[in-house]
Amino acid sequence: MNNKVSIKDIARIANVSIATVSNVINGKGRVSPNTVSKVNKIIQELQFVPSASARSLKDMKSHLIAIVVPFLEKGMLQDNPFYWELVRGVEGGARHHEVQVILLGIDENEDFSFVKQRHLDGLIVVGVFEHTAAFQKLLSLNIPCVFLDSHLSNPDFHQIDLDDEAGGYLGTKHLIGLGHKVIGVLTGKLEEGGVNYFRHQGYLRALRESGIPEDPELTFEEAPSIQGGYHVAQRIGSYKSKISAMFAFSDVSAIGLIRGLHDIGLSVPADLSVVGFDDIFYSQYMIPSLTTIRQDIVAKGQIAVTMLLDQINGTGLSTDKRSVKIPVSLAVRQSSASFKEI
Amino acid sequence: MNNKVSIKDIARIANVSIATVSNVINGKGRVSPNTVSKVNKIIQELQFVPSASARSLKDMKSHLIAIVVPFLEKGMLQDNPFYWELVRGVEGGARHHEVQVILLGIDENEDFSFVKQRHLDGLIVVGVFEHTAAFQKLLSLNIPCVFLDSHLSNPDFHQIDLDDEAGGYLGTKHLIGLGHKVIGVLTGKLEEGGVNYFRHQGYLRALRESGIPEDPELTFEEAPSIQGGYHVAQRIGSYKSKISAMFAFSDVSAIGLIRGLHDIGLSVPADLSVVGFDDIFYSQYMIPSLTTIRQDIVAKGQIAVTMLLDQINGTGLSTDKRSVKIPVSLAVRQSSASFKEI
DNA sequence: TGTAGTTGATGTAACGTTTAACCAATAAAC
DNA sequence: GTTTATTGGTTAAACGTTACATCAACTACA
Repeated sequence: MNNKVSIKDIARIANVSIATVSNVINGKGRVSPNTVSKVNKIIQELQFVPSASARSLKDMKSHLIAIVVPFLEKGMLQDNPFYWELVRGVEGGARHHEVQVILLGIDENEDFSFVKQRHLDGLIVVGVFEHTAAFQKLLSLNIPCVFLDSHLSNPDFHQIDLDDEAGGYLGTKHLIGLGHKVIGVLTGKLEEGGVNYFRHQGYLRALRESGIPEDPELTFEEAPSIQGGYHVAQRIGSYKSKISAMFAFSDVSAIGLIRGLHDIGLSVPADLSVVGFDDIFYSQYMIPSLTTIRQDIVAKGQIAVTMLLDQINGTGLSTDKRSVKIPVSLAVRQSSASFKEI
Repeated sequence: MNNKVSIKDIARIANVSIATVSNVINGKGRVSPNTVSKVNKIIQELQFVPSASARSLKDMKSHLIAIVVPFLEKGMLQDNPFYWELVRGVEGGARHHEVQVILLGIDENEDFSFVKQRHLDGLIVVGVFEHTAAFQKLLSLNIPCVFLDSHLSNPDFHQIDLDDEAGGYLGTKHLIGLGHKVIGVLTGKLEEGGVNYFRHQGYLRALRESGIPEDPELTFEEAPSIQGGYHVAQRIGSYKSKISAMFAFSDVSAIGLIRGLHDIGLSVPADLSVVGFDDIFYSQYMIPSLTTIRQDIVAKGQIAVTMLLDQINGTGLSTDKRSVKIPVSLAVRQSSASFKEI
C-alpha cells in the first residue's frame, strides 16, 4: 500500500521529469525554488523514501558499514560486555552520520564475500592481527577499514589502538607500589603483536624497572574470558604462598578470577590483590570494585566511525591522523591493596 | 581490480547469455550439466559475487533484517549486557540463515524510514509496547516483525515473551519462603502491559497468596539501570528496619542495588536479601552470586530470527506458533537468605 | 542584431540482476 | 511423417536511481 512509490510517481504528479526530482532530492543541478518546494511537498505527502538498493546499484556505495568481530567460541560472538560498549559507540557514531551498521562475527576462514556482495562502504575491524589469514583477505578487499586493537606495524593503515604497553606498565607499577613482588599475569593468548603481547611487555618493563626478575611461571595464558579467570584461580591456589597479586588483561577475566579465588577461600584484596583491564561498566559496581586500566570504550567506537567515514568520503585530513593511540589511565579501586606478609 | 566483475563478464567468458549465468547461480531454469559446471568454474576463478543491491532492486528483498532496540538515554543504546546477549543470539541465528543484521537504536519519534529505504525484510523489535507511537508506526510499515518482550494483546502478532508474571511470582515466593515479609520491588517504569507490569503482577499475586498486604511504598519505580539500583539503595537506608528483601526486575539494577547497600553499610544477604531478573552472564560470578529469575537470552535471540525468517519466507507453520511464551526458572544463589530478626 | 552566457528543465543511458516470453533443435508419439 | 513435448538456451524488459548531454527560453552585452 505504501512502499511502491518511486521517483517516477513523484515526477508524474509534480509534472516534472524524474531527473528534476532526483535533483531536488540531492540538491544538485539547477532547479527553481518553486519547483523545489512543489516537489518536496509531494515527497512529504507520499512519504517517499529513495531506494537504497537503486542508489547503491548506481554509485556502488551502500552507506552501510560493518563492525567485524572475530568469534572466540565457534560461531558465537564473545560474551564480553566490552564488545557491547564498543558496538554502542559505533552505533551512536554511525547514527550521527546517517550510515547504518551491520554486525558481523567472523571466524578464521571467513571469505568476506558479503563485503562485495553488499558493496559495504567500509569496515571497523576489531582485534584482527597482522599475520592472520583473515587480515590478508581483508587487505585484498581494498576497501576502507579502521582496525581496532590490532597494532599493525604498517603506518599506512588506519587504526586505533590503546597504549597497551603503558597499560601493562601502569597496572604492574601500581601493584609494585603497593609492595607486591610476586605478581602473576592472566594474559589471554600471547600472540606477538597482539594487545596482550604489548600489555605483557609493559608488565615486564615495570618488573625490570623495579629489579624484580621475571618468572615465566607467573604468566598464565588462559582464555581472557570469565571462565578462563575462574580456572586460573584454581591453579593459583597452589601458588598461594608465592603470588600476592594478579594482573588480569581483561575485566571479565578479573571478575572470574576474583570469584574463583573466593570459591577456594581467598578473598580480594585481603589475600590477593587483583587489577583488571578495560573498565567495563560494572567494574566500579562490583564488590570489591575493580582496580583497572581504564579506557573509554564507547568513545573508541565513536572515533572509529569518524575515522572510517573520513576515509570513505575522502574528507578529513586523514593523512595525519591515520593512527590514533588512545591513552590509558589507572582507576584505583578496592580490589588492590598493600602487600601484607601472611 | 577485483570488484568489478559482473554477471556479464561471466557470460562473455563462458560464451553464454547472462540469463544462463543467472540460472546457474540460482539453480533455476533449464541448463545442461556441462554448462553449469563451466559457468561455475568461471565464477570461482573470477571470485564473482552477485550484487545484493541489484538483486534487491529486482525483487525488493534485501536479505537484511534489523534488530531494533529503544534508547533509554538520549541517542545511546542501553548499557545493559542483556542486549548484548540478545544481539549475540540474533547474530548467530542470522548467520545460519545467510541473512545479515543491522543494529538500530530508536527513540520515541523514530520514523523508520530506513526500513523502506533499505527494503529490510523484517524486524526484530525489542521492548516496544502496544500503545506507543513507535508501535503504531511499526505496524503501518507492513513488514514482518517479531516483537520481543512487548506483551501485545493481539494474538496475530508474532511475539516472544517471557512468562514475566510467573517470574515475578517465583522470585517473590522464593523470598517469602525464606521468611521475608516486607519485600520491596525495584520495578523500572510500570507501564501497563510492559514486562515490568507483569512481573509486578506476579509479585502481587505471591503476596496475596501468602496473605501479605500490599504496601505501595515498597514499589520503587526507579530506572532499571545499574545507577537506578544504586540510588534506590540510598532510599532504602531509611526503611532499613522495615525492608528485609528486595526484588529487582533486572540483574543490572540488582547489581547497582547491592553495591549501593554495601556503600551504606548493609551487606547482602546478611542484612538484606536481593533477587534479580534476567540472569545475565555475570550474575553467577559476582560476590555474592545473584539469585535471579533465569531466562535464556541468547536462545531468545535465536528463536526470534527463526520466527522472523519463517514469516518472511512464508515457510513454517507460522499459524500455530505466532506467540511464543518462554518459561522462566528460579536460580537460587547467594544473594538471598533466610529472614533473621535483627 | 547577433553572440554568449545563464537558468530551468528534459531525455536517456547505465548500474547488475531476474524473469517472462520466445525460439531452435532434438526426442517422443501416433 | 507430421504433430507434440522436452531440452537448452537467448532476448529484452524491468527494478529505481543518478548523471551526462542536450535544449529552449531568457538576459546581457557589444
